[in-house]
Amino acid sequence: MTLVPEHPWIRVRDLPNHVGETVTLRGWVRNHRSSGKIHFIEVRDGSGIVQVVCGKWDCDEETFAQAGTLTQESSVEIVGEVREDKRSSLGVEMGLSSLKIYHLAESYPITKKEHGVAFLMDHRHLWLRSRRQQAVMRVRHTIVKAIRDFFDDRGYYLMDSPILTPAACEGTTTLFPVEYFGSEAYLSQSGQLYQEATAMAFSKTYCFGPTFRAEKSKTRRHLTEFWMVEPEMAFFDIEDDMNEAEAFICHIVERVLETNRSDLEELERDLTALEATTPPFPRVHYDEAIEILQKLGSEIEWGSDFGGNDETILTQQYDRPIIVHHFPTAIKAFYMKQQPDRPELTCSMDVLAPEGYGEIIGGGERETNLDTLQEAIKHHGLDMSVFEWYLDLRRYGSVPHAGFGLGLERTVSWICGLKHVRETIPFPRMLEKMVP
RNA sequence: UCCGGCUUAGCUCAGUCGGUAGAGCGGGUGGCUGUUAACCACCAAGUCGUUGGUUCGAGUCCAACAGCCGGAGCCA
Repeated sequence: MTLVPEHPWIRVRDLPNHVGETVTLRGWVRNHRSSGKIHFIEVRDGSGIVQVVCGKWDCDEETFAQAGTLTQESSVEIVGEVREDKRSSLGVEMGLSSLKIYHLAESYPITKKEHGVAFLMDHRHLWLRSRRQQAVMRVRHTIVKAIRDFFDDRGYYLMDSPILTPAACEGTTTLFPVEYFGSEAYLSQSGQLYQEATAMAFSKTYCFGPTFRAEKSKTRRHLTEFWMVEPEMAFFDIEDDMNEAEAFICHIVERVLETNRSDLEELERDLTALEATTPPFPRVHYDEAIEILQKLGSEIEWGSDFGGNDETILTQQYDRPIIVHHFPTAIKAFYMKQQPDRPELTCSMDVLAPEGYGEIIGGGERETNLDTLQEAIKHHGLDMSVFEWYLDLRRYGSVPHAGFGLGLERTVSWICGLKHVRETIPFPRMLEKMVP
């Protein structure tokens, strides 16, 4: 048995390279129009959409009649000739000489008119077939590949961090508890501590996987399960870290711009905003950021973290991502390196995306001094015993090192110009949202 | 957890001053030789979120609850 067709099976995206040839098209009927003696069938296969035109004179009577019965989302195999057509955005359309209907779809819930978000989220498994969602998913795909390529090409090794962990990495956010052979484990909220270990073994490593936060956040930038890539570099200080993050973001945006033009057009993304993503990103010291925000009317005081609105008004001052650095020690995780001459500050940094998108990267240089680190763990009220292995990294060949974490969904959201991160992952997990 | 909003046909919504329910899309039937969310005609489709209250009478006014949406806090 085989499903290899007689005529070559061509994906929609590649049809313009086969003008004049008879090919096999496989996919789902996005829409069907008819004027009695001529059918227009829009077929989608995930790579694009093509219009199949079937006149009564083009095929036998039975085939023509069958084409007339096609409903939205019916699955089909069509053999026909690829023809150049300037009216099509793809540049080509297809004729129809034979038609195989795999399945005649029932009345499809997602119609051609508008739908509410709640309804669409409940039908996420079907919503993924729509044009806009496919554009977003293809951009996500490109970004994931660009992320891997960036690190792989720079001598990083992929070192997956565990997802089941014994305790909070940072002790800040709420974790999902898991029953683990009679004791309690948690779903990982960050792979970072493990990357510090692997970086001491391989110099430069990264992990890229799902991350879990049990925070009851109901905003456009939160998911309970999201993907994060976390590189960690030995012999890097905070300056090196910022430079790497900057090159990384530029690489991702550049790759999307060269790979996903038509998807960005579908999403009506303003390209000039993305094209501005070139080095150098403005570096804004925390002290300076507070001054700017206060001048702009924010109530923020030195020592606080930015509110959502602060991030928005600050980033609106710039045309590209900015890097805010040296946040106060009090609002950062225990492993952040304290600035030697100003211990109230850490060698930390956040990359904030423009256009109000805000934080997409958080990172910094790590504390290398054993005593300082032990104090910080105590100060944060964390259980020292589960960090013994981590402290070993400062006992055996401790070196300056730094890293960062990039939130994939927030990055996709920014690059696609979306209003909410829930559309950037195939099946979002949110407060009150587990199905589908 | 707190604040605000919404809930009427499968979907998106309208429903005036409180007087027993409407449109478009989708579905069905028929028509149409180039359509682009095609178009035209006809047909079917409703426990107005739930419970209680006010009233001769509630989709409409009041209360509670539920679900969803948005924002805050927290973070990527």
